[in-house]
Amino acid sequence: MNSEAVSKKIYIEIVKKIRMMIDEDGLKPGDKIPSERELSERLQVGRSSVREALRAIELLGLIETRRGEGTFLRDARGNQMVQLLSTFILQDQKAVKDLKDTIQFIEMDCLRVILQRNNDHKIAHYRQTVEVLDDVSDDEFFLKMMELANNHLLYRIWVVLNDFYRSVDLKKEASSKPAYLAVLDALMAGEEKEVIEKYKRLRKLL
Amino acid sequence: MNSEAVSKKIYIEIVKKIRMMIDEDGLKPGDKIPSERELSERLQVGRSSVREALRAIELLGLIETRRGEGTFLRDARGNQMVQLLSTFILQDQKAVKDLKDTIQFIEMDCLRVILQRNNDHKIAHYRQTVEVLDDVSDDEFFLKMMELANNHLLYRIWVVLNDFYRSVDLKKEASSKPAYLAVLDALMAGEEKEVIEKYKRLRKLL
DNA sequence: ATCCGCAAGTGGTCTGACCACGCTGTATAT
DNA sequence: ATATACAGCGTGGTCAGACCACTTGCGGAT
Repeated sequence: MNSEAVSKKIYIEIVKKIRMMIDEDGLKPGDKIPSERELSERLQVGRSSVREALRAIELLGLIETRRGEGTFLRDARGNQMVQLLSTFILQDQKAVKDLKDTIQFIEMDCLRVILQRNNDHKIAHYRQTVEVLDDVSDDEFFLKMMELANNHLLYRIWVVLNDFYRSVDLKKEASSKPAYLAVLDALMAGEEKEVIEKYKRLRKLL
Repeated sequence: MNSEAVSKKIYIEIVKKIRMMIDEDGLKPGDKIPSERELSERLQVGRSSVREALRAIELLGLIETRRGEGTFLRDARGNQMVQLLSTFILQDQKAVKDLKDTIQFIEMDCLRVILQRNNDHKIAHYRQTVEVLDDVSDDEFFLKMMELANNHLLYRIWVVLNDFYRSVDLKKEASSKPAYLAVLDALMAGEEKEVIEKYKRLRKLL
């Protein structure tokens, strides 16, 4: 009933139509979508209804609007969503601990997935890259791990949680290069137990 | 720059003020928030700007508005958000597999957390509850596991992903009661390896 | 070639009007 | 005393129109 009521709202219909339009036109992040006035005309709805729809998906981080320029598609990396959700959800200190724990679980899951992927050559290749670095960026390291895992959803969850972690302005400790290399070596050895142990050492959980 | 521009938008400021208002008034899910016209007056902004803000957080699933009745706070279970995000993010069949895999990872993580909690008595208590059931609801079972884990973020991620899974209308297989009981027994035994093995049998991954 | 002004198109905010719905209180009928 | 109907009020929903601020592109002047 309630969800039916919501789905009957014009702004929801507009969001759906915008979505279809993006699909049909094959728009990619960075591309411009039709202007408010054009959407209003095309969809035969009021401009303020169009604006309501656009505001909604802008807050989701799906588009961005720039005065005088237009409305652009963006990666579905909801930094605004993260910020706003944080104020509703993250309301106590315990949640910060949960956040940290959860990020670590996602990271360990990611490593387990990599083990299943059997792509030693890619890991080895990345190891060479890491070896010549002076410092290893923790974010870049795990971004690469997410890529190697090839599970888009884990990647997305990790990005959202990580951005969130950043937004509550908690400084994440960087670890030493040998610790990152140890994780990569364990991945290539293929032993899950070893991988998790090295990860825990990286995160100083042991 | 872009995020600065966004944060300067009136509707974003309105969202923030609504958030603060909810906090200060101690509003809970189900409670009514001030009407559009009242918010417009109180915040000294146009009603359409208020509506833009409300539309945005309604789409996030944080509030719901009912014509003739008002605007109500709801659990931050973004079913609409899930639906809409799905059309932007879940665009291929591989993602469905990722979704399933990720839910399973979250569930295993949850079980690992429970192992750390050392609450055998609660597990035992729940086991008694399960034993007298004819059928075990998979959702209820894992909802209970999430509760026992006491990690609100894992719980939230699981709920969102699970709702999402449901929304793409994939039927999740229910398992037999002995399988659920086996997981609970392994939890009480305290052996992580055993727990994960039983879980995998439950999910028919072995 | 460069600079500047202007026009056009964009988004941002607002006011006001009107409609549809739901709730509540009151009047009326039984 | 009770049930029903209706009016009023407050709510959300949609829209038109006005006006402002910003960006970009183009044409003309230097």
